[in-house]
Amino acid sequence: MSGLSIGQVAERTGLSVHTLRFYEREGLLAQPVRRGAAGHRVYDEDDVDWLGVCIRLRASGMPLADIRRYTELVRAGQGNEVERLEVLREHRERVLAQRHELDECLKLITHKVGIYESRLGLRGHVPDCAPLSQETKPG
Amino acid sequence: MSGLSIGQVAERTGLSVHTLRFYEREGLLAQPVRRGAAGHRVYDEDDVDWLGVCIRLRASGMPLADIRRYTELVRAGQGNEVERLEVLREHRERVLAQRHELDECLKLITHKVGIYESRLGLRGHVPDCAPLSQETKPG
DNA sequence: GTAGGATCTAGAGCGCACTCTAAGGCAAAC
DNA sequence: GTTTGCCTTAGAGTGCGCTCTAGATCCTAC
Repeated sequence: MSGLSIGQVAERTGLSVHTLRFYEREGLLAQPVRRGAAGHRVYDEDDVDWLGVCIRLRASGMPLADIRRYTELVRAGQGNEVERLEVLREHRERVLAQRHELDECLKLITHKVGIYESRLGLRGHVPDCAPLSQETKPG
Repeated sequence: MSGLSIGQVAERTGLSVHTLRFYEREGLLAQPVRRGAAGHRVYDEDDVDWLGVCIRLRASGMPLADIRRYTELVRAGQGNEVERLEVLREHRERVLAQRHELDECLKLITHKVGIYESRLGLRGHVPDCAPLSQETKPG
């Protein structure tokens, strides 16, 4: 038996107790949380694992509504694997697109960092061919 | 001369005219926008370029407040390259962390997609060693 | 017995980034 | 001359994801 209080789950997951209750209200838990004496929530390891998945999906930009939808499919049991796949694949596409965006941004930043480092003499030389950027013009 | 109306800039950047005015109010423009007849905004290519930078920074999760700060440094002219570098490097760290998160999420999704494809017989075989995931348990 | 600390519920509040509304100005087309 | 369409302003509204408050209950320690 591994009954965890909401406080313990908060500590383990990094979510606040407020957020844990909020996620539950929002239907993000795969199973209804057990209740112990005095009506206190009692979580088990499966709950923590599932929350870990939710956290990862959130961190990658999946809206709560989509996580809820996925959770509902899981809760409904076998027979809807096609829909689950659809949700996952859609999200994967979005994550890949997001990653591409980040890479483009990294290129831009690296370019600008290079310009400033050159200007500050932090690098060996100031390349004559450095493209003229917005920042080179006084405001 | 290349005077662009707010509508044209909206079309080019993909931002709405509302958002363009909003960004201006928020101090995200490197130069004050010129005004033409009847007080209409007149943008030039530099403005569009700068907006492109802002869009990229936003897309990678930089808050408007940070973009404003960076814009203010640029607007102030030469002499604050160190601060600009600091802003950029800080953001780069955040982008890298974000990319790492996305990669972790991709791992998770790929793993789950594999499980479902196997279950659906979309792949050659169902591996016996497939880890038991939350979803394998009925709700 | 009482103080402290964790928990409970229902519901209000907040921060961010837009997004839209209302009321009006100007200019070209019909 | 009036309709159409793009522009202006100030300010209100929206959606999301939390985050917090109030007031109550319960358990443990002193």
